[in-house]
Amino acid sequence: MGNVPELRQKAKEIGPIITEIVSEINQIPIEEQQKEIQEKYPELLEVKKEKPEKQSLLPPLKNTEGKEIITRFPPAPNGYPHIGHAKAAVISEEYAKMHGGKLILRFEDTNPGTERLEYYAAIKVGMDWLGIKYDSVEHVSDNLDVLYEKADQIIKSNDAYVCTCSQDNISKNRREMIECNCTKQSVEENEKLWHKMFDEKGFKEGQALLRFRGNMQSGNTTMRDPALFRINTKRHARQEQKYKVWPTYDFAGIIFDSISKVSHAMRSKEFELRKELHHTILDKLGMEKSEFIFFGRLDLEGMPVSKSALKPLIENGKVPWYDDPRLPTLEGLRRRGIRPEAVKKFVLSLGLTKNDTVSPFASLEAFNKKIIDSESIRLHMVRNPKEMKVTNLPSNELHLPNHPTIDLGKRTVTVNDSVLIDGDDAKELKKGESVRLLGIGIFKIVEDDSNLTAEFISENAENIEKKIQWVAGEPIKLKIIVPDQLFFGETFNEDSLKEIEGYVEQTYLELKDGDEIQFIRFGYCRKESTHQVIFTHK
RNA sequence: GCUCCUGUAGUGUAGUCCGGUCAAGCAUUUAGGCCUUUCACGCCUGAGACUCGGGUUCGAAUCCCGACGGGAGCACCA
Repeated sequence: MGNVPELRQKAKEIGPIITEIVSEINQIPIEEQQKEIQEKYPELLEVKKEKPEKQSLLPPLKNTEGKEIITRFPPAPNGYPHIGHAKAAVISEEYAKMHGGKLILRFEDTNPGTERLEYYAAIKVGMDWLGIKYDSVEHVSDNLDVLYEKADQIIKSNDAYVCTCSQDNISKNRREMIECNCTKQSVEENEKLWHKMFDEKGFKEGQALLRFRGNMQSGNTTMRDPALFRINTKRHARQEQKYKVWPTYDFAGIIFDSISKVSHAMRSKEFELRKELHHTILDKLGMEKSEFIFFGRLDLEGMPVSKSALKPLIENGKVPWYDDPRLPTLEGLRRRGIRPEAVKKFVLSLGLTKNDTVSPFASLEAFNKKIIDSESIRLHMVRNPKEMKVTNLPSNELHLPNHPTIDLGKRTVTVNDSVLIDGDDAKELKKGESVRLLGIGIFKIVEDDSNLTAEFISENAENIEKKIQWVAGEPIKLKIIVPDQLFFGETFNEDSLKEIEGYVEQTYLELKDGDEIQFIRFGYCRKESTHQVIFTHK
């Protein structure tokens, strides 16, 4: 009916007929059905060629005709980058790449006192780690003069005015949709007051504000004459005391988008209400508007992402620093052993939705596991080591593969009269039963408990259920840091960072710091130092 | 409170604009099996969803209305 619209008129009559025919056909055995189709309508059986693999997980961009696609990632350098930043950056980069366009890294650093040089640096480090290549870097604070010019323009056209009301008053008026007397000033008066904002001896911080003439009666609260510039005399991380009057996000962001010819601007959903405002301002200035695309917040279950959630944890000493492996900061993820490619795939798998997503860490883990599995050397590690004597060994020198299916080389291990096995495994071993010591062969337990002894039986055997790892020689004592969820619901998990003691074979020393390892039957870990690893995930 | 956004399996999404091929796809999770010198990876099979109530229509996940749930904004932060 989709194909033959005329039939829709008669849908009521056709319905029963179809039902009847279908049930008739279903009476016929499937083999005969196939045969008949084969004879009469062979084209139906042709397997349709798979559609070409989707280029990207992201929906196609709108309004791309005749434009160079330019996107931008605009962080405020007031904190360490986290997975939420990664989402914005990855999406912006992906769209630029899809269209052979450009990506701009723009620091929105217009709030002196909150920016710090280390944050600028950390954001760049984060981008590099993620492998996100930007074509240019902008600092809003380098270009305030352009914004001042635009301000002059908008004052001249009487679309902005200087307001000298108190903050409380402004806020109250906004709620009550009342205009203050400042709106009645003439353009000349506004210009004079505007200059007074810049004057050393003029207005002080908090005394005056350039406001956009929006609409105090608007249902959209962002339209109620928002601040465009304010005075901030705090020292700026890059500009120091050079400027006194600073633009707000509502002014700086969109003007930069416009000047830099950003074609598509992706921002998180909380800015959606400001679209009307931003379009109105650009219209008043006669400037080009970019396409806005909004997406929902990304949170990881039990891992605080927002600055306001993160900061108290650090300040109260609940978490030592921003690179803690329990945190969803890029540095935390890196230390934990999460790969940047996994972060990218994960972020793209979430799609461009306006839903707020709270993803379990396991989703990220799944992407990561697939990446690290083929690169991770397998090593034996035991906890609560228990000595087990081994007798009748065919050889004292063993060559163990570093990976079960991929050639990552072999390592040589020397075993003499005994090995160390995991304490938990030792408890399970009873006299008379067989066990496989991974990499050696099948052993029979001839003595259990305190005098645990195993005798080599054969290289191989069927149906040996127990397979255990072991360590020989002088193992390396290791501190294994195991991160867990920081919060369960609202409750801080006091036990979120456990430390386990483990003993690992000597080969560990040959690995580089940062290498990913899989301790057989334990999980993936990232080497931090000679005596410390961080548990990545199972 | 007002305004806006949003609601598909346990979780995350595709599909919604342009109603029929969606008895709903994918991934993760989970159950079972296979593979295996790991409880890894890989492979196979299964389980599991359109928030609710009305309406329009021959036909609604899709359109309309209402309810309910979640989020955001109401900053001289971004």
